[in-house]
Amino acid sequence: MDAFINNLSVDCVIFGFSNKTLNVLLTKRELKDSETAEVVFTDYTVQGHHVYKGENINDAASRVLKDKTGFENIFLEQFYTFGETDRVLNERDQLWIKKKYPMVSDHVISVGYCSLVDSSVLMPDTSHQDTVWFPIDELPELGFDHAKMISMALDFLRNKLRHEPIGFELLPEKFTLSEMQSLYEVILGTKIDRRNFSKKVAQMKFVIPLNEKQKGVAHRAAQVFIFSKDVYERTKKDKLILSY
Amino acid sequence: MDAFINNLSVDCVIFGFSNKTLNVLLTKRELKDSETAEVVFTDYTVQGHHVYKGENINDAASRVLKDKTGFENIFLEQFYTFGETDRVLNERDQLWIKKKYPMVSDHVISVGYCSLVDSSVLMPDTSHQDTVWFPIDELPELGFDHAKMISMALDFLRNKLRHEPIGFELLPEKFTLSEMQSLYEVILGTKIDRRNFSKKVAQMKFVIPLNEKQKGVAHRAAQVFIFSKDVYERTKKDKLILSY
DNA sequence: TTAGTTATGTGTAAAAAATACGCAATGCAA
DNA sequence: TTGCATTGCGTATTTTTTACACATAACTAA
Repeated sequence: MDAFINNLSVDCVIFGFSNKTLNVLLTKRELKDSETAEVVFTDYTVQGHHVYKGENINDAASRVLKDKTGFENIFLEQFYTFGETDRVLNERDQLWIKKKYPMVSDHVISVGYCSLVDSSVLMPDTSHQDTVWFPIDELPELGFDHAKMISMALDFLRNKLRHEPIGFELLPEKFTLSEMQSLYEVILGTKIDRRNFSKKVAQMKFVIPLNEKQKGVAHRAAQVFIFSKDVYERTKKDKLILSY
Repeated sequence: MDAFINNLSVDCVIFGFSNKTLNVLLTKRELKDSETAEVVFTDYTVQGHHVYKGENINDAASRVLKDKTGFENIFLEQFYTFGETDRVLNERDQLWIKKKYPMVSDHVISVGYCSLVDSSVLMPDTSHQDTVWFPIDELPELGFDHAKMISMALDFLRNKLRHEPIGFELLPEKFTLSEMQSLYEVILGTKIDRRNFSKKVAQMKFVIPLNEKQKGVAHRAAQVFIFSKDVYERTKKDKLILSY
């Protein structure tokens, strides 16, 4: 085992989207008594790991993402660094750390990352049975300061979506306007008029209609679109917005 | 001296505004040869310090701010964490560290903070003779990765200003519309029409006109305003913005 | 075959916001 | 008292946002 830095970790809040709900990928944390094998507690955490010596923190985040989901080169951005002195000091977290990671420091700084994947895609690596998608509004009990972490990641995502076309990482490669609209509604927490949304998207040059229709639905088939990051990069420009 | 964590520091990019220019507070770094006393190199860095054991990182940033400027309880926000493995490895930085801080790690993680002060106010603590304001577009040679750090802090500031009324931390308590407009222009990097800006500000309930005029100017005296954070907090509300 | 159901595609009108200017008023200075 | 620089107020035009109507396509069930 490589040596890791005992006071520095990365945590990835991984968002997914399927069936009109926004999900977070969590890992079960179950502490059993060494002697009786009785379950002391069960809760969940986001995907995290300590940073190895000589490892860039961004690389550490990529590593965690790959280990837990198999995905590489997808949306992954730092959103906040958590450095409260008491963030791993509550009872359960201490029990957990002392048993599983006795060498880590009592003051762990965690760099929080936000990642986006299409959660309708099965996870390539099925060895992680305790890794589960939870809808964002039905989260289980969470360890460490991860409830706050997820909440801040969601704020980050929401703000980002208002200004950059990042949501497409959460959609399948080919998607319909309705799917895109559902995603925007669930992230931004608003209802959007379907017809106005359609016009808005028509202005986005980087959302490209295909000569192809939706299949297997019990109603009129919708047109499918793809997102082009290239077109976005080429056409984006700044604007003066002062919105309060 | 308290023990500090040898691989963790905070860096504060402190912005000021005066005479229609945006400034950054930098500290001179001058390394002299131990024997000949000859100057090996001179450059500048932003305000930083290692985090002490048992210290919250946000508190460490407040401490740095207070030490270097005397200010407390002013705008101070985390904007990015720098964790490249090579960020303190260039020749000059290594010379500096080996001489001044031989105990620090070769892989230092720095949490970057952005702070805003009214730089027309003299610095209360005058013991820091090597601490100087530089206009943002006339920066000197910078140590570590601080050029990138300042650039990212400015981006952060620019984005933030588009959506939140943070600029007022950079203005005197009482200010005119022109001063406010200059500030917005210099941060956002755009020219704004004076009359339209005036109408925009009139909609901001938290920019409150006083029954008072500017004094000592060689032209028509302008009305003075104050910013009320309270009013802002009470009146702010979210909007759906999709601007690409 | 046909009526029913559901979601899609297109359009138009009104309201709100952003933009582009014109011009008079103020206060000091020459 | 005239000129200069800047402030304060106003209006017309364009662009963007918002609200809402109706016909169409594709499948399902009778």
